[in-house]
Amino acid sequence: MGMGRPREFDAEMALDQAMEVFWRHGYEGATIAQLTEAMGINPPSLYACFGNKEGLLKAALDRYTKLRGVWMDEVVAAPTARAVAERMLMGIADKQTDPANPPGCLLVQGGIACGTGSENVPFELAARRAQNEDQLRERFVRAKAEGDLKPTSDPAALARYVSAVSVGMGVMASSGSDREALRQVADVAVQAVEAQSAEKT
Amino acid sequence: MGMGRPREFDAEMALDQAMEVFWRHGYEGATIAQLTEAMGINPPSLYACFGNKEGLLKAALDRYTKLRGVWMDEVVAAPTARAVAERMLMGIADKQTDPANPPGCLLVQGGIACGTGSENVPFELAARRAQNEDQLRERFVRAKAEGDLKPTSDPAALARYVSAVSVGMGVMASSGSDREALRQVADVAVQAVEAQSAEKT
DNA sequence: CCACATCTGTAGTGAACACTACATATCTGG
DNA sequence: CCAGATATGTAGTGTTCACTACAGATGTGG
Repeated sequence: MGMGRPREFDAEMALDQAMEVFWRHGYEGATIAQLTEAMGINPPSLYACFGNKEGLLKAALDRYTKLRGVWMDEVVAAPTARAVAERMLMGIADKQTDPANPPGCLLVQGGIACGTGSENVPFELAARRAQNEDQLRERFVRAKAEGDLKPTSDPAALARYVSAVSVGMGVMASSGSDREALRQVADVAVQAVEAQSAEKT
Repeated sequence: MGMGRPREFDAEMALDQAMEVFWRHGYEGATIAQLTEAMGINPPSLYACFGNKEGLLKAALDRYTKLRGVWMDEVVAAPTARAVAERMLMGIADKQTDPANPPGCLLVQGGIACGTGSENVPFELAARRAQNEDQLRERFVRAKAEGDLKPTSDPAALARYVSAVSVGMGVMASSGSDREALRQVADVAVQAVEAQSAEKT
């Protein structure tokens, strides 16, 4: 029994192109025609490889969060809660205005509200954003245990806050705010984390 | 010459229903069938009154921002920059989790990314969000002039920051965060504004 | 070289979409 | 009561959508 004709395209490179289309137009705004053209394949190849449009989105999200996860590891490796917040928010200011990518964040652009039949998409995106928030929360829990954050501070609230600011910056970026504007937001936002930090001794 | 048959529905009540559909499903996710059913009218009445789907959205946005404008006036009437931020963000925490409305903010849920033919929608929403930001900035400029904010503070950056947090909270609300979670975010966020406030004398 | 398995390109499928033609109904002004 | 004007309900219009049937191409194992 043979193994069949081999695939003629690179799945990861195709995913990168699909990711950009979803990023720019959102899940519902992206059409199969746009996706296949960007990926350089025909619809049957797409469906054979990813199942359907939502499967392609999930694969693109997997790839996105995998790349992003590497960076998040660097973020939480910062020495203090304040440094974590600064590294995260300043990094986001830069990443979300990087001309190499569409503006904003795929986890927001992908779809905040969707129509009937795609109700699952916003949940999917929210779940991935929640993963980042969890990682931040764990880091802030540690910061509190280490005495880096005040004993009265709430690590979960801080993580939610940083996550919320990140999302807000993503929307700003996608609607035309430039890097400098985002950095100013990040700069102000970090001060709230600083206010929760223990005094320097 | 006669004046023609009078309209049988109330345009504002119909708009309220349309607003809720856009709010819940976004511009692209909302269908004319859903809109007409919610509004209690048939498609020809919709098109005669609002032109097309995008015209209906703009009319709904006008109504939304008009209602919201009343509240924003109360927000900027708070005595200090810190109080403005607190009233705004705490109010948003409550409004965006009010079960009387869909969760989140129409200016975000309406559409952050859209497909070909609706590229104008995200711009339209961004422009309305910018109006709020302008109002905040003017208020913070005044706060700085009054010595309420530090001489080193940047009112424009502060306004952008509060606006960004508001948007982030809207996304959180639409993805299931409850009122308490949003209030915690607001509470942390206010501390950044406080850090820019002059010392109490 | 053959049986089999998988991929690829062409060319569609039915369904859902935004939008509208048209006949009818209901008003005002004369 | 009639003419003109505008609204309404029915029943569609063409287009675009996600998705697929099918035939041919290209590989592997025997």
